[in-house]
Amino acid sequence: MNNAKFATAIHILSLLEYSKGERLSSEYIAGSVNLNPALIRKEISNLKKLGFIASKEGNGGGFYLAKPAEQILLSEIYEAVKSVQLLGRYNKPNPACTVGRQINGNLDQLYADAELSLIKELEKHNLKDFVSKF
Amino acid sequence: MNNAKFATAIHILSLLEYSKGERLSSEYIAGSVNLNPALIRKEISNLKKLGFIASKEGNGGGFYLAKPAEQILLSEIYEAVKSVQLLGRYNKPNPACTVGRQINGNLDQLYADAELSLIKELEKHNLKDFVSKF
DNA sequence: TTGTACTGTAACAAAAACAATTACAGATGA
DNA sequence: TCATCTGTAATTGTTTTTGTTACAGTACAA
Repeated sequence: MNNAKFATAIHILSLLEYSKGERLSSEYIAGSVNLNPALIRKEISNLKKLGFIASKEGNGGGFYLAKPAEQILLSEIYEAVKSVQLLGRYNKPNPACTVGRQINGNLDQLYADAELSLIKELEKHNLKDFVSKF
Repeated sequence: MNNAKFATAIHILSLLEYSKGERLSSEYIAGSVNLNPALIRKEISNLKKLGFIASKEGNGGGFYLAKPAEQILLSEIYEAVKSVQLLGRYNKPNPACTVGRQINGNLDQLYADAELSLIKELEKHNLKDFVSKF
């Protein structure tokens, strides 16, 4: 995960919670995150599919939280944006070698354990708590 | 972390433990990992600095573990190869916005907690245990 | 003392991932 | 019917990551 999607998603969701009740435009959000409005809309498109954000099109439209911030766990945000494995890619090792043949399977198990512990930690936090620190 | 360094490092170290006593050449290791020998030497150069691997130059030379596999924790390997933040980059948000001004600080705290939980999990495993599965 | 087989490193090239930009169709309210 | 907004695709630019080549230096062995 060497991109800024997790930070961007939390930023967007935090803004929406922080300005609760208001509809925020992609341009306004982009101004705070310091990214292009189209990128913000793209990222939000994903967060909409997952039920975190709703929107209204047209004049006066914009984005708002689709559910209470207490019900949005940071672990869910992590899962929403993750595109690659936490600990990185595998190689394509040589199957003629005992180690090469089995290592990816062994890594699978390890990565699963590691990610689970991370998720367990993120589950302890919800968006409301996170935003309360601002 | 969208690279294969962790997988590569574990693979190399596993091979060295698995062939305990033998010196392995970068070419042999490269054949198992399926990477270029120069890449293997580059990665090993890092693992040498950290005291996991030792080497002998010249004819008949090669690489071997510099300490017992029980004493190499997977958390240490993770720390050896990590180059970017576990949960990804930050943005450069707008300091004129309350949320923008503080979010990276808040994320710092969160990322630290999350990474700690991952490290705690990886600490439970050492190289010997990992290799015993092959 | 010379040939061979290695490591160690740097420099460069190629490929993949990521971010940024532009454009425009469609929705909506004034 | 105009202005303002979302939704999305297409394109380009930038950075990160990987791969390759080359060669100096070390060490053993004949």
